[in-house]
Amino acid sequence: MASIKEVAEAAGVSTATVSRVLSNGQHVRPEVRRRVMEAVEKLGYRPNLVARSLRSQQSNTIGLIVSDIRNPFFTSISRAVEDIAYAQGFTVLLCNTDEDVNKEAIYLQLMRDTNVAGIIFSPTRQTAASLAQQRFDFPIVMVDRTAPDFEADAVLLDNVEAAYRLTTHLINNGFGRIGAIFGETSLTGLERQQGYEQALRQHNVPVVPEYIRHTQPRVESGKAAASALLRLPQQPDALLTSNSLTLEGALQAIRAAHLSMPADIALAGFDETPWTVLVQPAITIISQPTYEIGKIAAELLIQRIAEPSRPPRQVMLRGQLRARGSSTRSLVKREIS
Amino acid sequence: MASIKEVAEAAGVSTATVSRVLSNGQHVRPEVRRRVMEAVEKLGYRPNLVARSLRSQQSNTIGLIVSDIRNPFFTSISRAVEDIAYAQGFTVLLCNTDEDVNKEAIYLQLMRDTNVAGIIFSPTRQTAASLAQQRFDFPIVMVDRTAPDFEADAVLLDNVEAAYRLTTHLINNGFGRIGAIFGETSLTGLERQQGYEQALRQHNVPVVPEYIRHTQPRVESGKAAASALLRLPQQPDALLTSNSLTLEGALQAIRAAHLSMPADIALAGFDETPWTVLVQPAITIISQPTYEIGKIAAELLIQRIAEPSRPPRQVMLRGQLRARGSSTRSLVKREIS
DNA sequence: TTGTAGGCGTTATCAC
DNA sequence: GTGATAACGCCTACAA
Repeated sequence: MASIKEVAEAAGVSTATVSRVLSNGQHVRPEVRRRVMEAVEKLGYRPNLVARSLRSQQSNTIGLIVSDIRNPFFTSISRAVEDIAYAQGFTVLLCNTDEDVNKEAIYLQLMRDTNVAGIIFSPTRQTAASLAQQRFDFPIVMVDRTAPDFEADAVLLDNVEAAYRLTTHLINNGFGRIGAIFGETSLTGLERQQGYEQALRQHNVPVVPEYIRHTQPRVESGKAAASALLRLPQQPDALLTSNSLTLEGALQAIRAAHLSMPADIALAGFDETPWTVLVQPAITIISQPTYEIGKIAAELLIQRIAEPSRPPRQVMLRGQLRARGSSTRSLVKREIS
Repeated sequence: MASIKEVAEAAGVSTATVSRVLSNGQHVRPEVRRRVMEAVEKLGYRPNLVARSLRSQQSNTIGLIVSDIRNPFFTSISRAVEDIAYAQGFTVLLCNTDEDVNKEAIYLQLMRDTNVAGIIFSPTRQTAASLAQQRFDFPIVMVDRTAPDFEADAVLLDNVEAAYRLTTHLINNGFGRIGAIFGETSLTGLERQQGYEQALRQHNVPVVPEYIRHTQPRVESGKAAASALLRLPQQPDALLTSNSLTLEGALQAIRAAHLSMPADIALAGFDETPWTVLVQPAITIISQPTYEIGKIAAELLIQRIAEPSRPPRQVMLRGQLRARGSSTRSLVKREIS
């Protein structure tokens, strides 16, 4: 790889002039500029971004720290972040934490060690709690989850409202014993539990602690939790889960128990995935604008990089209730008749 | 962020000594080592990786260039790559190309500009064809797709064999008019088409050009292609697709046409996804060990980084046929009776 | 308008 | 065993 020095020699100028031609382009004689450009062309010169980063103390790399890229919610966000990053000349460092506090810490350190321009982060509750005490020399945009006392840009869903709406939908469709599975490590899970409980109270449906489970956001965990709920002496007549992975597990559990939806058991959850409308009956969910969330997060971050002192913005989005056969008795009747 | 210089001052030694303590650890008096470590601790010193990379002309970053992280095949590979990378102290740069030759070129340039340790790449046929002419100062591991005349490590599926087996399975189940949808930009699609045609010929089933479609690996493209096939005067009695995105689109098209599987039309494709076993009937597929593919690719790359001159290895894996209700008439009969 | 020179933070070579 | 010092490639005051 040719360096700026070699270009300078080839063009018979100093490295400063080459640099000027390539950056500002100001204050250079056309003739000299031409010579430089020719040399650049001939040598196939490209500025070394590592050297540039060392010199400028910044970079065009965005860190994206999520719990698991295989969670469709984060898959979609990642794609959006990468799209925006690419369009703006940034690059994306992908980090999976598995909801593991230790990995989160290691990756945050890595970000410090590499001059990242900023990060997009979806932390566990535990790490979120300590964020306010830490110092960062780069901006952080929170996605999906906030951190207490930590002033930062954020893109969030109104989780309490969404879960309230989803639960109310189940109640309105005649379901009263609603088993629920929430993520145990994220604030999101907690907020959705709040919305769930609010809805129950509001409609005078008893809150049964046994019906509430907390798990990792994984298919097997969801299946295990759902199976346990289905084995309860007083079996729930509906299942609600707080993400698409546990929803998938819950559906597997329902199938394994040979129960029919929604006659034996209703099912509802969060996040649109390919299969929610391909299975029969289709599954009721709260859909989140995942691509939009990632897009906004990346835009907020890039704006903040450009203008570090602007006031933090929190973008709060609403989920869309997609009522479908898995939880709507009337629809099923219609299908049968 | 404290620099090595500040640590040196605090410990009353030179930067060279600090560097020695932190890297080799050789040839340093215990007493001095202790002082240095104390200073490191006290100042919270962490080596700046950008400076290190500039100096050493290498880095711990692996580039991962795929067409779309949302394709479950690549999602899983990405996760595996990141896992291995993390375990070995590497970091992953995520790049989506959308099968766009231009984006591929830009990302390859970026890799050159940033001292990456190596890349894992799944190129379009067009870019693959030009790979042999290019010079790279970092190793490349190919996943899913090879490049002609380009000697490199690779992790591949025996696509011809897999498609042959899948097609034969359809033929053996009594399907003779098999519409097929292949990826148009990848070698993979081409190879699977070969296997498909071989199977037809072998079993004296006519190869009907109209039944063969080429599309982008996207849901909508798959749906459109499948819809077109279903509108043919001589409607196919089976649909075969070459990836999970087009498979999803094909299923949508079948549903939209109110056809029943497999009575009206059979369906089969590639890649295990959550929904293939959740829909009814379950979908017949060739399953690829996606996580394994990513894992092996990352391992090959890291080994090559450590030993640049080792002979290239090509790992060829076989797909597993998962025969299910969408293509097996006997199974369906059993279900009905 | 152009060149010189210093420094970003490391590591490695060479003296001592 | 330890310390100067010189790069790695780039950018940017400052001088000319």
